[in-house]
Amino acid sequence: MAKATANSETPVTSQPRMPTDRMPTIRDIAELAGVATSTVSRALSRPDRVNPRTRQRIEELAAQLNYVPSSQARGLSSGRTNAVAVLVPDITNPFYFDIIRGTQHQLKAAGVTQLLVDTEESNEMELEALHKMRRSADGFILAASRLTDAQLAEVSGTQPLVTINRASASAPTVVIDTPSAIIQALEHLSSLGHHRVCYVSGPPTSWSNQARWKVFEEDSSKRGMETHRIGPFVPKTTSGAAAADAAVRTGATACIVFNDLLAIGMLQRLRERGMRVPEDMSIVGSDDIFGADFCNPPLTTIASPIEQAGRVAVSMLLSQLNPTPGRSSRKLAIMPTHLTIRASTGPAPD
Amino acid sequence: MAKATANSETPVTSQPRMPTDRMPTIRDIAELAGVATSTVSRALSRPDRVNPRTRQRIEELAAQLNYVPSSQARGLSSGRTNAVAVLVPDITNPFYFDIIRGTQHQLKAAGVTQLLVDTEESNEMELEALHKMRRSADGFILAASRLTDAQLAEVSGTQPLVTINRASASAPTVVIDTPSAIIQALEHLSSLGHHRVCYVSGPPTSWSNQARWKVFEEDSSKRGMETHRIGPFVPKTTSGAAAADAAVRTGATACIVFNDLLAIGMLQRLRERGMRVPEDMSIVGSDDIFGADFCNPPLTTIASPIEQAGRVAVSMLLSQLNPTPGRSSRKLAIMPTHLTIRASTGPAPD
DNA sequence: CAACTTTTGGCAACCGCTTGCCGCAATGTT
DNA sequence: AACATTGCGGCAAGCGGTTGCCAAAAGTTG
Repeated sequence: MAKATANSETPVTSQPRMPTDRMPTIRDIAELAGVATSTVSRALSRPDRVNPRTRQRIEELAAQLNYVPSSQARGLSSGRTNAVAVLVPDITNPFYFDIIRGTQHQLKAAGVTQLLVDTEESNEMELEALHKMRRSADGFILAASRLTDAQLAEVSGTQPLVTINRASASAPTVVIDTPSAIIQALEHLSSLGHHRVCYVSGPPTSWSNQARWKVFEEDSSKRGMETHRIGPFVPKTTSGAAAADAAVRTGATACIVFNDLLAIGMLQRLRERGMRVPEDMSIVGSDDIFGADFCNPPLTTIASPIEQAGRVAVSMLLSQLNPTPGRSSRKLAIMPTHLTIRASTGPAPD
Repeated sequence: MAKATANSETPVTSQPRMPTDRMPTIRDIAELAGVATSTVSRALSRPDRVNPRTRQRIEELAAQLNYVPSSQARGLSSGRTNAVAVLVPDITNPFYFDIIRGTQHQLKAAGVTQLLVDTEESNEMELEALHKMRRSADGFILAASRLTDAQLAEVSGTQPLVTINRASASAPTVVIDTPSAIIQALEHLSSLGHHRVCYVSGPPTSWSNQARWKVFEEDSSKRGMETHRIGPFVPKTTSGAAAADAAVRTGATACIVFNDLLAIGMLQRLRERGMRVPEDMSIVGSDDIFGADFCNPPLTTIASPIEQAGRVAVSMLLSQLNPTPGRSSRKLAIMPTHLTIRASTGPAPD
């Protein structure tokens, strides 16, 4: 004769409850609902493959159990991770923060997880991340990639990716059209009477740095201006001092600077040296980052829709990942820019 | 009799090569090495469980095939994801940039993936993220959580988490000790002859806002100062205008502001209104974010080791996830702060 | 009412890796 | 020489889902 009770037994309650220690799985739901796990799976992901009544029952149960599918398990069988990695050269730089903000926003909207990676301006780290994360991300967004053309081509052959501010024949790209705005900036300086201008360059490996210089050189000489170039400088405020000193030395009366960070650093140094901006020297930055409007003096800069660039990059990547049969996805997006004039530019001295 | 050849067959080559279309798995390596998959698995993750020679062979093969383990599969069987989610209320805010930078840094060092989530200052979004990501993260870092005490307690019962700038009895916490620095700031203002001071408050749901106000009120009245409080304001530069106007109206000669963002906004507005800082009004910010040193005038502020707070939070979380038998992990870290005096504070008017 | 089509749900084989358990061989112990 | 240890590697059962294939059930049609 069996003992009537055992403490380990719990009477069946009307409200189904899972063991609190373990996360509910598809199987728990299946048992409770009296169906197979496959049915639960389908009810949850391909709703029309299952009878509305069964489905509802399953959905209720799932909600009751607080069920959350394991993205790991799901990824394992489906082969997708539902995550996108965003690689930036310097997480410290406000410019990239705007990019991150943009990608984050758009990825979230698409229900995709963002994996953020700081490659520390290093070609090697970038490659390594690209390699190591192959399995954990469905695609990559490379902001201002430091990869060589060959590397980029190779990688983009293997895995979906889109670049930001790095033209490439092999991968879809979104570029911020700062170069064209440089013409506007030169026009602006020219109209203020400047004849000696200087380009303050950033990282030599930066594609956009090269692009900007090229346009600068062409257009300034076309205008008959005396053209200088200094650098390269690390694009941080701390390099601004060296840049400012070098700029002064060229005798130029106006500078167009690789980015706002550097420009702001220059502003500080120039003030220290007792030079007035814009009376003695005009400064044009680039990117219109956070801070460009409240530094002293507020910075005239080439305003870029940075955040939007991030969003567009995500769209391009996603449409590459889930191709719509008819439409082929876009390969290039050019984000327009414009000159935002603040107080750091003024008439040329004397 | 079997056909002698079939096109699908490839002669065995001396150099092992995998089908280019599929990612190499542990199984491919096992086959090539003539061992069982379990051996490969062990060779790669528990090196001393396997003969050095076998291990080396496997490692070479792995390198040759460019093998990268699938974190998904690994997580599925091990039950861990090797990822940590970092929840911030506003990815736009430089303060959180610094936190993110800190966590990112430390997580990367530990080989853990960072999942970044913007909860948009919303209690609900925060809860939802916490819920949805239960399965995809091993732990959570909540920066300036907007959760109620009850919610926080409940969540922290279920999953490992550490909060930043949000005291909690239930979860490990790292707080930045801005409140105590408020005393320094008041001392500073007092020594400059200010008698009428105003606290410009931030989000009412922010724990640190409450903490700051409490100290401000106590200490300023202890000093016999006339104490004002305005707000709450959304902690963005754009709210600075309203804050500045309200502050002027109180008749206070100095403000301590919830954060630098708001303070910078106030600086701008005061200038617009023709008020001089610090001659007519002194401003003390909080956090020493990017930009506090180059705004106009440079902001006196309560400097916080924000990035370090992020790093410490990660350490605390990780030691919670991989507990060292002997040592119990720390439950509270208080980050010291200090007053950084720049140009936005000066002697009280007349 | 039989023959046929469409739903609906179950079975079972994965996805790639981990791990408890076991067996075999080599080494160490009396 | 017989026996106990230890080191190394294999077997196989998962982890939590997805999905192709099939069969039962339900709905259609002449």
